[in-house]
Amino acid sequence: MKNGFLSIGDLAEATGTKVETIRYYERIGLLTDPGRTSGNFRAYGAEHLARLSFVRRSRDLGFSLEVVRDLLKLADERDRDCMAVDAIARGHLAAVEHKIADLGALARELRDLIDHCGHGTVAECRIIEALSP
Amino acid sequence: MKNGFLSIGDLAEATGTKVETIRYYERIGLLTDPGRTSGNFRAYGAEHLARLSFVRRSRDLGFSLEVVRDLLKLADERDRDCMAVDAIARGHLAAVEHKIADLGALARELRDLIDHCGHGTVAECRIIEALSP
DNA sequence: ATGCACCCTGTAGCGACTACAGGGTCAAGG
DNA sequence: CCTTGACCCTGTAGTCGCTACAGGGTGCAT
Repeated sequence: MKNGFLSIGDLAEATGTKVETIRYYERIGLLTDPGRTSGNFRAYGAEHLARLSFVRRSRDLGFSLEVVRDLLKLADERDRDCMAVDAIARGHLAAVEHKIADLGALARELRDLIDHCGHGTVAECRIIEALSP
Repeated sequence: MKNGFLSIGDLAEATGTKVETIRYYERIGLLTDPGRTSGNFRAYGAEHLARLSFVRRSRDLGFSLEVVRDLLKLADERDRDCMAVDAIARGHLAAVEHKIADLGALARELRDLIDHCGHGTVAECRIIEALSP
């Protein structure tokens, strides 16, 4: 795209996001309306690139879109102290750790099931047995 | 419910499933149609209880409904050998272990972010900084 | 006979996208 | 100048696994 603007495809490539996802983010108000060219194409600037990168990185870290929205707002209030940001990150870390523990218990249970499989018929399969009441 | 049949509410309570979920499972063909009473109420027997318990337990272990469907079919073919069951369980265990590793990496990254937060203003917040490109 | 808890169907909503359908725009090559 | 093909537009519907109504019917106790 000319004049140093990025097309939605350029922005998608630059951030590793799908074009549809960018439009979706705009629709739900996570990204601000970019300007349009005469042909009605979205034209993005550096600030849009920065904002979408922020969103992408937050999403990669597992923050929900709801929380990303909050983080974006906080990031804009440059003079506030960052306790709220810290709290969000800590809360999320706790949730992730909880999930890891849950999945760990699950993995142990699955390993237990698999270890007891005698490779006979389904009728004598311990896995099926363990799933049955 | 009389005659030893269970109402959908009874079945829900017995299995720890919501009534709506049971109807949903029936709609997608995971549970067989139970008979109906004269008043058009679903009437469940022991075999429905067993089947739903199997589904619940499988779901608790993290199998998708798609996979639960396969497991149910396999469980019914009592004379087959249980290699397919074993393979499903092993595949799922691998996926769970992969997810644990991913979440572990995530948790490390989050801890790193949080450790570097100096509790100053947002403008100098390392968390926001780390999220920004 | 009336209240209330339960049941019925059907449909729409969640989160976070993804995948079309059915069109419009634009730059390069012939 | 015209065509081709890659890109863009909007709008809608699908994914998974439920969950939550709305608007009605049934059954049992008081």
